[in-house]
Amino acid sequence: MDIMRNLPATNSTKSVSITLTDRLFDTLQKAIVEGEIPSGSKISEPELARQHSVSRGSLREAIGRLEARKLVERKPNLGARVVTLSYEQLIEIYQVREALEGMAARLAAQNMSETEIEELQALLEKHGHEIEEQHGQAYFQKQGDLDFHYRIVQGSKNQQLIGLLCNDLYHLLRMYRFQFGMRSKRSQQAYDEHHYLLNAIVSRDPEMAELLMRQHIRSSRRNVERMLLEN
Amino acid sequence: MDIMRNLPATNSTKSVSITLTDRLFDTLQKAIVEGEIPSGSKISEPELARQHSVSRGSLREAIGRLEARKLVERKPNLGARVVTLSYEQLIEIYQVREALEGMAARLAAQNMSETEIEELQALLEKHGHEIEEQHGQAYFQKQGDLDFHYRIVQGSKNQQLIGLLCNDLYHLLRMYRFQFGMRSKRSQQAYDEHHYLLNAIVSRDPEMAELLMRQHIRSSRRNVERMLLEN
DNA sequence: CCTGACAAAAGTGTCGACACTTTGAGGATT
DNA sequence: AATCCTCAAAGTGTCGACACTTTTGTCAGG
Repeated sequence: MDIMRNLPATNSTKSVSITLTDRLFDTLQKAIVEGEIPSGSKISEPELARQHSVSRGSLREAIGRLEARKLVERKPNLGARVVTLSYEQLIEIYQVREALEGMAARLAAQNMSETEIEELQALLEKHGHEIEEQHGQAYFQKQGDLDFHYRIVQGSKNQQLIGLLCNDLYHLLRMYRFQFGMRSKRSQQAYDEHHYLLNAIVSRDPEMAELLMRQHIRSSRRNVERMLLEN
Repeated sequence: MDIMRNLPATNSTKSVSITLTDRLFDTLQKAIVEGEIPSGSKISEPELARQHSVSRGSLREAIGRLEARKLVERKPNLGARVVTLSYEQLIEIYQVREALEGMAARLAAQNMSETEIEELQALLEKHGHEIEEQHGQAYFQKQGDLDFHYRIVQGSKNQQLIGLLCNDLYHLLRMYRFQFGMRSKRSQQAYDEHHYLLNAIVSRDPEMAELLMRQHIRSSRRNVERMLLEN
């Protein structure tokens, strides 16, 4: 119902987390995504617990959830480490996104309400202006792009799909964007692709929507591949 | 590497779980999937802890993981309940499967080794014999079908994809099969479809493999839809 | 100098107890 | 009889302590 309340940027699990473990989880997730806790580093439970003034028990529950989101890896009796990012894993994520968001676009073309579509059109138009003004200030790739995709996923109305993309994959992807410094000069092209896709949704053409979304993500992936191979 | 060690039927997280929480998690997951703990029922931590002779702390960690797999739902201060199954959710799961396994088939056509393909052929042939002998004894839909799909997912070599399908979705799906009593007389048709799909993989035709997998899952979904609408 | 045994230190796994929240039964008021 | 209040009972959230495992650092023997 209140899709608008779920801000894409501030995607904390609850708007205001009640339990200590919840807040701790949000804090740690942010710290990991933004690289404050370096990727690949070991996590010492006693130390982290002291730093955040919580008991080890609560910390452990938080770490458990981070593990479920694949932000940390745990081995019995050996402790937890923040995941190490790799080129290969990033490609894998794009492949999964292509499949899932393609389906999301298909369903969105069927299930989005007229008002949702209008809002999405307004959002896209706003992006267009920002690109003109700021001349592709990397804002687009980083936040605007996620915004747009987020809405389409929500528009699919498929809770399973929404959960997988917005909980499991979204944060991993953001982590890569943060730490691999992925800004692109592809703003204009991405914007155009979003436009084509939106047209397909307006026309209620599921087949075309899926096709265009998959092409869009593939082309975004190729962009990342090129960028990373330059290093 | 040791794909063969990961038996589809006995999909415990580790071959032998070391920690108490791990074993408890496996036990509870099995109990929930097979309906021993009824779907929709409330979970009392003290009671369950006593039943399994564990402390509440360990139990809570196990429940946390079950929540991550969407087998239980938790609300702060109100406790946890086993998920309630619904027709709508089942459809959603099939849509996600169509997307993910379609991609898996595509990747499997590219990445499966020759020996893996041969093993898969042997497996399928065995299924064929079983169908002839037992005259579609519901065995196929329930285990053989999962077996086949499991191998293809593994064959994609995409760890993200494997994780999502074999950890997050697989168990939910098994739960539906158990509790909705989903046996079908579609064994022969499913077997045929598996055959076509395998041919595409043998020919290393990713496009065709994805197409056939998606058709296969769609038709399986329609079968379920028909079956449930009879009630 | 290197290697391997052994003990101390640090870290993880598990537990029982306490504090706070919700539930529910019983009684007082209208 | 119905509604609201109160307070005990049950349940969840959080904590600190103990047991067991892994790591570290030291020393003896080669």
